[in-house]
Amino acid sequence: MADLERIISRLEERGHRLTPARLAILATVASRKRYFTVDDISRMLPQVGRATVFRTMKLLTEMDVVCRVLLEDGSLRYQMSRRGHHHHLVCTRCGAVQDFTDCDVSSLVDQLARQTDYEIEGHWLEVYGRCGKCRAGTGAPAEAAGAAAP
Amino acid sequence: MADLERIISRLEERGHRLTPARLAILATVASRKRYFTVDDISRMLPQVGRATVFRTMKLLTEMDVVCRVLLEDGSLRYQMSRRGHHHHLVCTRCGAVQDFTDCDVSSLVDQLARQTDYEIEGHWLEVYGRCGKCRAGTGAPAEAAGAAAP
DNA sequence: TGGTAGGTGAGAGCAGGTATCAGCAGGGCG
DNA sequence: CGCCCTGCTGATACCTGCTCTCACCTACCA
Repeated sequence: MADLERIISRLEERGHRLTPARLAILATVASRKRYFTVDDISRMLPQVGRATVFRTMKLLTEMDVVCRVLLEDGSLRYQMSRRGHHHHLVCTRCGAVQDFTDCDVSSLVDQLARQTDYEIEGHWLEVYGRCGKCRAGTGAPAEAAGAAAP
Repeated sequence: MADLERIISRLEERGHRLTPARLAILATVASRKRYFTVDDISRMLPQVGRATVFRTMKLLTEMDVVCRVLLEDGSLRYQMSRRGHHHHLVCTRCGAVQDFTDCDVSSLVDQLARQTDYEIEGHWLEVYGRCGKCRAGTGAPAEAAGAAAP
């Protein structure tokens, strides 16, 4: 995957070392189709310490390589990220996540700023629903994808 | 506070008992001006068990008496709730929370539904910024309010 | 090739939350 | 009045997600 190479060179640019643990975590993360927990990765890589997975996920989150997905119950998951600010549309049945950026949040934020005299610095928006496949009954349940909600 | 009495009668209507522990938790929660953790309440009521505070907070959350506030780092806090669906505008400096309902999220959601063939079921929106007082330098820091972020 | 800063795994520890369990209390019933 | 049933309680163990510490290792550069 060319994406992987791009990420690796960004790691190098930032002065991070390319260790076997990091490469294994990167490859595993990149292979996941849906959101996942640190524990999912850790279980798939028993030779890598749990702390290392957490450290690497933190690093990748800072680099915008992965992003955090907030589920409806308030728990957090991870998934490969498109770069830059975006939001998630999460299927509550199969766990598929669709990113979106072209949204009206900024106009909403402007409106809020005018109404409240807050200086808006950021926001968090996640949208939940059922994807087309799941509505048609052909979507894989979250369990089968290994990305189950708790 | 008349609010407290209304909540108490709603508890009774639902067949819940009015125990000293519940009344103490309710009074403490109602007295908080900003968001708080379960631990804050637990420390203010050492005579009430931690598990009881968690149980009562869960009950109050289900009853829409309190709601959960998502902080920028993904951690959850609680605060007294206005009833019904609403969002939070959180001051990142002093922890003040302003509710808002009159937002354009529904039009955004409609737009998303059209674009993606998801059937939208819900969403989570939190907005972060600095309130007027904090920008003017007169806002109380979160610490002083006993509602500090970690 | 060797030195070293950065990375590692193991394991302890912490925060937030749930499960379990024996005991208490208050309301209904005989 | 006394009994029982049910809901509630505090204590405590446990769980999950995550961070910290520490001694050891190693990728990378001179």
